[in-house]
Amino acid sequence: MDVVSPELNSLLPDEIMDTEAIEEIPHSQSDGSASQSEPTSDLSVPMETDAPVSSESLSICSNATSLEHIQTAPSITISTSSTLFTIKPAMATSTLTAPFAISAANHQIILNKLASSQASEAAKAAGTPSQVIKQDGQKLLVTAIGKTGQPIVLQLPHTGSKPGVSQTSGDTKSPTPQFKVVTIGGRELKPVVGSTGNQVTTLQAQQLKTVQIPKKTPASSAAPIKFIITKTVNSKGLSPQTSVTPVIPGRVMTQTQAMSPKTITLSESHNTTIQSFPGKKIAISPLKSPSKVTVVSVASPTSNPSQKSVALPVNVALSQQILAVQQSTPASPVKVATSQSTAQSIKPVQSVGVGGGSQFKTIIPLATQPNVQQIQVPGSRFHYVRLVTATTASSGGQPSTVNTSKPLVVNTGTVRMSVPVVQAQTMKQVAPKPLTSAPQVVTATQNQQRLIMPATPLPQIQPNFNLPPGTVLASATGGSNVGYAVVPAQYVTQLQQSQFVTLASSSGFQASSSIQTQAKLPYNGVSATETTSRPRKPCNCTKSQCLKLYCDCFANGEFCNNCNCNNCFNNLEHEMDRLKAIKTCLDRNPEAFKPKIGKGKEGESDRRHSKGCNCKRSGCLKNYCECYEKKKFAEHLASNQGVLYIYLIVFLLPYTFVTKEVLEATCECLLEQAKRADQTRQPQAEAERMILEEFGHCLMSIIASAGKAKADCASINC
DNA sequence: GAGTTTGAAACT
DNA sequence: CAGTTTCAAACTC
Repeated sequence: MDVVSPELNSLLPDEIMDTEAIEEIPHSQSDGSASQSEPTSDLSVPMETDAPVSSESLSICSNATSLEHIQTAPSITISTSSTLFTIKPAMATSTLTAPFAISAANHQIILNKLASSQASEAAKAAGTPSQVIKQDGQKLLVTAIGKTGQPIVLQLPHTGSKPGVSQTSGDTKSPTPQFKVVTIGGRELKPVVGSTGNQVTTLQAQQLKTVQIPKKTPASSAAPIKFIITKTVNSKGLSPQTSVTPVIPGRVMTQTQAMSPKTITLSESHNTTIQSFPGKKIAISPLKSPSKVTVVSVASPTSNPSQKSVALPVNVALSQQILAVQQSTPASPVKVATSQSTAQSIKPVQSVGVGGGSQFKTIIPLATQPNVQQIQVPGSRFHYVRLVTATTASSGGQPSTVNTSKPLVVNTGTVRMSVPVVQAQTMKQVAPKPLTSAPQVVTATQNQQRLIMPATPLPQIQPNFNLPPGTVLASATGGSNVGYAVVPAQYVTQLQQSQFVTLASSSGFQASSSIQTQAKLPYNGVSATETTSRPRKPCNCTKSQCLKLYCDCFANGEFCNNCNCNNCFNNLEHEMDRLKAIKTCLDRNPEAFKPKIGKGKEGESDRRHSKGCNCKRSGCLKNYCECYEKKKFAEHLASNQGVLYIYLIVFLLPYTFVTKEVLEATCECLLEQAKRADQTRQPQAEAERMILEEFGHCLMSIIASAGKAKADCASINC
């Protein structure tokens, strides 16, 4: 199994696994203990897709629809071209909150926002509160999504059989293909699916949650909480092969099945044995990740060529379960989803962004590098990944078994993948980025699947505003095929360097100008315009192996990338050593990896510690001094006045009663508030909250003044 | 670019 | 905990 070995996991200290988000936003299942198999019926348990909206939250969202779903509790949101669908969390009786249908065409699974009545009836007939996914004669019934430690079952009942009824499993000859996804909430993964010969991968408990798609056994289907997708056999008479495929520990579940063009391919395979996929790992840096997630295997490079599989990566992290479905229009040549038969077969985009903890995480299978272009935006904690066009993708990574392999593609027409998950903290940070895009998801008519990345530089001012994790930005031009999605994966940096993908969620606050070339940028660089924090430069470590805090990369919990270091161990190739070093550092100082003053990235200011400097000779006037950096940060606030003013103009100008003086006054108020926050050394999040609060006050004042002026005007008949 | 300075990290 | 050493970044020439 390619999951992080117990040994490796054991190296992970609790400190780095416990996230502050979890600490601050306690979740009933947020910790490893909670992930035990004992199910709970607590709906309040947030999922990745949760976007808790507290009374304190201030979000400027132009997309009411997305926001609405965001505010929904644990849920899975599937976005289509214009609508988001939320799948609510899973209780034993939980059901999908919004009906949707999945239609398959051209070997693709398409998620449609409409739920056909037929499907609904089928669901009723099944006696389950299931969601019906229609697929050209096949139906998928999604009954529930298992909570942590509870199985998620994808069931594919035969047409003749009652939906939702357990089918005989383990038999590849079984006419009723069933997909059962079992999430591993606890330390042990129970082979709920009783297919013979299937091996269940046991994941390291505290962090990984495994989704398996083993063959379904009737007994397993009886599990209290299940996510069941029932598919009726293709009317065309293709006997569905129920071969179970590999359990991809951690997040990816795949099944391969020979299928007709109109057959749903939620993983089908000729191979009846569960396979592990060694060699493919997705590493999630424990340092930056708020969640306890580490490494998962992705795909097997050595899969049986006969396998016709479609990878549907599903990440169930921690106590939370998120199913992000990447979608593309059927017409789109790009088929993100790919066969898992080979490592290359898995398209990056196909991966399901899954999150654990309260933050968004994205898994991006690296197998086919050509399909993914990583873009590092200096100063941004988000990693932007560009998905190549369908044509490019298909040509590059598609397995030659196109004839038989039917990649599973979930389509939306526009925004391919979006997990509108925003941690509570992030929501509070939602700032006026809003000018054109909804905080979470903005859809646009697009024909090609793209995952984030501004093709053109973003406005200079953008750095000052948050892009909530999972945010999908609509292209500026409505007719453009380009869509952008913020991939809050901080450690996706080694996409082209290794087969590993490091993932980490973060609440980035600054996003500097986009850069189309990912390459030579500092791994975590800061834009030239960004002066609030020391620019992330490639380290030059020579003796520390980049495993000491001397190394900025390491100190920031990041991998070295494009650095000038020698004998670098700060990479996934030396993950073991790296983890040991991390543990050592944390043993020495539990706060070792918390950003220092001035070094912390925006959005994680709450993690900053206020350790002062010990300057002796520099007089705190050199960059050696952390305080000096802090001072620069304060100066930066003032320097942003122009930017702020622009935003205010855009935001308030439509209102005729907002005069230039009003704008200036508002701007000044906000800046003063920012300065106050800085002077009082408020954490970034708090500072943002204060500023937003001040903005609210300003707006209230403006509105009141406008109302009064109107009244006065009316009184004098003007 | 080489050498120096500096302060944090690591070590004793 | 204090002193020393190591280290890499910042700085100077």
